Amino acid sequence: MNHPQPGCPHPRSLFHAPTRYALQALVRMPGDGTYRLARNLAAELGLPGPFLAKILQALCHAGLLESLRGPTGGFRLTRAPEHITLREVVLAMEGPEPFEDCLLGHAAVGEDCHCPIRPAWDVLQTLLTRVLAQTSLRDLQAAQSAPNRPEDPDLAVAAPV
Amino acid sequence: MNHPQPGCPHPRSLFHAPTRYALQALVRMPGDGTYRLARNLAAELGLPGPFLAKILQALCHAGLLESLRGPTGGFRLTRAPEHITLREVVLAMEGPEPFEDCLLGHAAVGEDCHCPIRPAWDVLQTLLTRVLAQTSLRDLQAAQSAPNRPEDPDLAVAAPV
DNA sequence: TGTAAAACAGATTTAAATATCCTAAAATAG
DNA sequence: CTATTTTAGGATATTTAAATCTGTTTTACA
Repeated sequence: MNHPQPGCPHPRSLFHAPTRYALQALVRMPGDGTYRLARNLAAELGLPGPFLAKILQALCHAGLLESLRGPTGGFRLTRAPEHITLREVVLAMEGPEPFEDCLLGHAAVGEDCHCPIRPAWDVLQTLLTRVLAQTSLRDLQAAQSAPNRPEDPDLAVAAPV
Repeated sequence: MNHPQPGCPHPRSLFHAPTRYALQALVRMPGDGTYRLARNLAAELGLPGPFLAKILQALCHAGLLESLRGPTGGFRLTRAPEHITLREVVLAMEGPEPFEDCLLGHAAVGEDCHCPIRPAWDVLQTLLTRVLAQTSLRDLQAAQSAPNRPEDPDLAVAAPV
């Protein structure tokens, strides 16, 4: 048996569930000025409708979506998908501090800890942030149609294990 | 307001709470053959005693600790701290798949997804795993006494932002 | 022996994340 | 202007992780 009594069943995602849903929803938003229905989108994603609606609302408040009520209404992007980065989406959903400063829980956010993996963690956070900032919704959309994997040159340097 | 209605308050740690507690506890285990009390250790960490006891039990099952009951009893390391890596601890507490394969939730564990940040995420996972495998409990202990930060040469390559 | 101190193991409780429901407000179409 | 369709937003329910509690077993020592 590998799992201890106190919890720890599933592998943990780096982001909260609503953040992942937000990304999946935004990728499927029309690029033209058309409005899309929350209910419609929820069905495609296999998500509970009213729950997705909440997330779309949050994205409206963050300025990434705009909404229209009534018939012919729905949600649409405020900008073209190539001008919305994953970083913006994550910031909107997770807040300005997406992850803990110390992997081991040594220090609160903003504080300083001195464990030896701290500098490595800082570097990883920086790399991840950069990748998120360099990837747009358009890139995600393109990847869905053509399943190729363009390797990131920045990261290729460190790749050989 | 940045936080959406459906959840998302705190910055999320990459590991579950019990995993972080396990690391904090192991670092404070005596290196000689002495047994240490769970209650005692819990007090030092500011953790609920019986909860920490569960975690120590799990570490016993994983073979990282051994226990002795009765008076003069407690817990001790099965190996010298320089021969226990953080990776072993994380595997023991989180299971063989510490994090999701796809950051955006596109694919289940083991499956394949094609989003453009996938290769970057794979690289980051590899780097993190390597750092955890290269860092021992002894390193953590040393860092606590002498708060210096020896930069990891592997990661320094990718550092300049 | 018998008593006290400790880990052990299961059940239970609390809190947080996730998901659902329900009524109101806005916009369109007839 | 009324009925219908949609988002808005608060309240509530469900699920999962985190923490606590209760009693049992083992060990040392008097």
